[in-house]
Amino acid sequence: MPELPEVETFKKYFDGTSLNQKIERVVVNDDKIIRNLNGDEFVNKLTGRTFLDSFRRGKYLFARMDNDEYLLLHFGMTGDLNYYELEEDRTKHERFVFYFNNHQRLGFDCPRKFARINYIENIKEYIAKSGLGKDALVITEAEFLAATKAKKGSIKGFLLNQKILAGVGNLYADEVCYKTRIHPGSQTGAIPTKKLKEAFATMQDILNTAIKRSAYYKEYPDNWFFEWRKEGTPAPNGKGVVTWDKIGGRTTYFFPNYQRLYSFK
DNA sequence: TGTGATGTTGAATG
DNA sequence: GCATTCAACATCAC
Repeated sequence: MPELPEVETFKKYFDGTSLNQKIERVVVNDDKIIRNLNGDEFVNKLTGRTFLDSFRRGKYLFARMDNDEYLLLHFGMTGDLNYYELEEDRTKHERFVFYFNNHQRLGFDCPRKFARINYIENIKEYIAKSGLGKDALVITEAEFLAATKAKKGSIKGFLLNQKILAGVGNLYADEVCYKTRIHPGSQTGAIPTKKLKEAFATMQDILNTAIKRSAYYKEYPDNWFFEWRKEGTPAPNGKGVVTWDKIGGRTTYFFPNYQRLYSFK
């Protein structure tokens, strides 16, 4: 379930459980999600290592090891971490697992295998090469506004583009558009600066609020997407109901008579 | 049973 | 070349 707030929550979980313990053994059940090494190489590289700390950028979690190299965890749609001791607590789709020297294990679970794991020797080079944008909570208003300039694509696609700003996913992008009353299909560069500033502030506010609640949807404010992002919800202004369309390549929910469509021309 | 899902990417298109 | 769109990836749940 990982967009930025979810990954931040994974980071806290990882930091709180898996640092400063030597990895004694690594078992790979399915190396499909390990992108730049095969299973045996992964085992060889990780065995004997210790995680020292981690940092997050967008939806990417980089875990630093005692050799100053990094393990990149990207959770895809269904990635999850599971720190446990007993075999009975092993999850069903555990793709690989680290056995620490304190008899605890860290398993990486991922049913759909969309997760991406990379072993990184040179972190700076990797990030530069990947083109990963600034974190959505780190990027400044000025940088955000500059990036929107003359963009003809949809605001939804803009918010989802990890090379422009990293961390916003499908749900939170819809929430930003909803709260600011911007039609998600609006051409980004055609939206007035004042409105874009509002979108920027709203985006960071939404992400921070979600992080405070540990990305636990049940504790989100009542009027957030889980309430309105479903068939038949009436618009806040009473004009029509929620509808959906494919925008920016993803299923997008919005209120056509509530969220304004901005476009060039 | 068929369909779509909180993500990314490389190929195709304009 | 650039910006944007789309199918593909694999499994589960409704």
